[in-house]
Amino acid sequence: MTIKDIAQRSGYAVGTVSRVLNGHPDVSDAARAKILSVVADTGFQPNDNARHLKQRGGSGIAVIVKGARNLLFAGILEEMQSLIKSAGRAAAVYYLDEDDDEVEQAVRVSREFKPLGILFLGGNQKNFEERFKSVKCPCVLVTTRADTMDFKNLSSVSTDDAEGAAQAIRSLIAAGHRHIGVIGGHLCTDCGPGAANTSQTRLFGCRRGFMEAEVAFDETVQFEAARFSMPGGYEAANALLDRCPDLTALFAMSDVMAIGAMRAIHDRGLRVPEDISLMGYDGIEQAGYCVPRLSTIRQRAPQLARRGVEILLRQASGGGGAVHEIIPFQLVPGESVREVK
Amino acid sequence: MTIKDIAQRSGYAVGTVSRVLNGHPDVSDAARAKILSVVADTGFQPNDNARHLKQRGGSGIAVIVKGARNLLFAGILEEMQSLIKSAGRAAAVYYLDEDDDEVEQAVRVSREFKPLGILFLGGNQKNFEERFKSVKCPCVLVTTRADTMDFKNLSSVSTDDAEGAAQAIRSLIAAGHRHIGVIGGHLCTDCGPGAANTSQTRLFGCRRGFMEAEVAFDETVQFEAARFSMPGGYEAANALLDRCPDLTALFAMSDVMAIGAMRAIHDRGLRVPEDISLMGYDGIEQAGYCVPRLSTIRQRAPQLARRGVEILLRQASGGGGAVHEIIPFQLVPGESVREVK
DNA sequence: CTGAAAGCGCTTACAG
DNA sequence: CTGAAAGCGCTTACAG
Repeated sequence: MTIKDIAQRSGYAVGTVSRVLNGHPDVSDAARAKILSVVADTGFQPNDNARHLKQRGGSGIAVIVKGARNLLFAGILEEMQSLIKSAGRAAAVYYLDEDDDEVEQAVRVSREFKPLGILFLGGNQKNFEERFKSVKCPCVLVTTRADTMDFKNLSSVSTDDAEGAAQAIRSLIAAGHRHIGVIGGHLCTDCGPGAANTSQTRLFGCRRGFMEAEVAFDETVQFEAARFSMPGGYEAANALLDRCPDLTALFAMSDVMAIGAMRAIHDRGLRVPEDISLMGYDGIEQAGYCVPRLSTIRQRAPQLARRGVEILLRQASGGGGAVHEIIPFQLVPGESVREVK
Repeated sequence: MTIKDIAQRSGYAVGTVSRVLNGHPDVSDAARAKILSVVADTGFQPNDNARHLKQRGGSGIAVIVKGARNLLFAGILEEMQSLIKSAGRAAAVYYLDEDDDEVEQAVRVSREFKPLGILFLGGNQKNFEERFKSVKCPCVLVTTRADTMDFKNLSSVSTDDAEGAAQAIRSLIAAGHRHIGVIGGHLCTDCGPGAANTSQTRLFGCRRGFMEAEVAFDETVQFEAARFSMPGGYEAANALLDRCPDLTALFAMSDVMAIGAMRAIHDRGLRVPEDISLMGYDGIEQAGYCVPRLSTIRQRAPQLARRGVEILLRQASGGGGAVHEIIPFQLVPGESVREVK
């Protein structure tokens, strides 16, 4: 079943069928009605390969998600999909592994899907710097800043990660903690100072929090790098607690790591928060279902999604240069932090 | 940059370039070397739209995943991807919403991606019955049985859901529980007896467990339907506990629901397992990180993945009719069930 | 408003 | 082993 069959059965030419299918205005009502009825009868669906092969500017929005298991991204994506839909556009979602190159994917997608614009959920500055110049459609990087890169078609919507981490540390210090361990992602050692990754930015914020309060923070022993996963958090917490038995609080740079850390603390015969206080980052749904409920720095998924889509849509309809927005985070108190002394 | 450019720069015709790109054997070493070097120099990537438009039988494996947030599927998928890769094949993953039609997607995918075969992670019998006849390549449905449908190109690898649920109930009864609540998915009311969905099958198993042990189970009050999510489990647990204050144990048909239930129990001022014992289903990673660790019926993701891929690959190389395998589940004792009296 | 035709970038018989 | 050519199923100027 192809467009040719529809043409035959409806008595119109393939060109006219194509126009109807794509909602072009210059078609008579009679033709439209007839063709649409044949399409409905046959259940015809156009072949997207053929469509994209020839089509110049598409009308869909591509969303490139770095990490299918990233729960923060899953929450943002859900919002985005409904927003894109209610804007009358189609969304095509591409999931990548965390260490795949999202910009390479974007190049491929712009060539083959020809989207109106691309939303990135997560991204690595280095990839953008190396390859982004060949993608020409408007793009928005969500959850990661892009203001230092200065591409005119790359906007960003993100949270102030440094300040979020600083707040996490401040809140633990305000609760009386003086010996705090930090669990983060692996740092990107070969990046220049501008091309910091998320973990580095948050670690930078931690330092600021400690320094302002004049609380000691010896990174070589109080910081542990791990993967952004439950096992990662589990092992990192154990390493920190082995190394520094006097810690009374842990800050994990993601809720998922914090959940792993929580289990590690219990497995050592300690309790959260009675013995060790714990603070996460992200504010995923799951944080609210932990026992005890996890205190965390929430990135506001709905706002990140909404502004991301709005900015992209505006740029796509010719709306000026790149913009870089910061969405305020939210410190969500749970049950995992205890006031000491 | 197209195949034409590569032809020009290499001095060969486009047909030859195409043959090299697709690994056909009937090409001289000289031609292959020259063309490959030009491809490497230019970083050329063929356009998949054009490729799939013309290609007859593709060589990739499509995986259709029902529910991007389903953690059991995420685990199975990861395994599958590495198995497919090490079999020298490319995997194309398509994520669907839980209530999207996976068979409609399969029809589209076979038309446009032309895979060697399709793996389904999750699926609804009704969809298969209505539309599967138009997909012609070998397929394997994973985690759901397909033996009652009798398509010659549809195999299945699954867990005995009825028996798994029965075991969950038996183990709670063996621990001394006599008043047990069950949290399941919504039942498919308009399905025939053959076209049972997962929740119905597991509920059937629950009944068997109760009946064998001659323990009362009044479904109208001891069963509560919910979405397969943490909030779903949370609300269902509250409803059950409101209705039947004498319950001493809860069985949730998924770990995610069980985690929601765990939080609900705590919010009522009760403890797991001291006041209420809790049993989940699936055996996702997360179950092992709960506090207390969740007792659960584990579906063996690695085996489901491995057999699914093996069967598909065998069928794809002409290996006989459909097969239907059952992978044994595993009762994983955690810390969420207590022996009573 | 509609049709006939070119062409998107590939693959694949068909010759040689 | 290689080339020239047809064609996959659409979209899109170009005429009319």
